[in-house]
Amino acid sequence: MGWDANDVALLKQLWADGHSAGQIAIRLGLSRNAVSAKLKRMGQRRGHKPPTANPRIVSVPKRKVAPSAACARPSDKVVSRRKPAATKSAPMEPKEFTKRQLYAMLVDAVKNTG
DNA sequence: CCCTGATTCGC
DNA sequence: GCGAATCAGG
Repeated sequence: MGWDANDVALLKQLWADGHSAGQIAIRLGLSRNAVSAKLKRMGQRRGHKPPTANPRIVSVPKRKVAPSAACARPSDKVVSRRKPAATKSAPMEPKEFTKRQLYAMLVDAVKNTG
């Protein structure tokens, strides 16, 4: 999984555009974890939780703790959450086309790459 | 229950 | 550096 220029561009664009890590992740075909991790590596983040909220668990480097069976969390890698509603031939631009411009260069980058 | 993002760990 | 696992909150 190599993060290409368009990948990063799309990621940054969508992220800055206000999209969520999950949406971008699904759009790129990754998990939101990868997106969030990548964003963190970039230095980009949308402060949702302060880094000094809590010191996590101590005295145990193993993140795979063994909680109660009732609190077990199976891996759910389902990638089919929000489905984009199919729009008609009618244009939908209630706002300016600033988004369009950004998206245009994005799709252009994708086209060039693809 | 679903979702969100942030951080840590193994490769 | 990447991705997954995990935690923490709304």
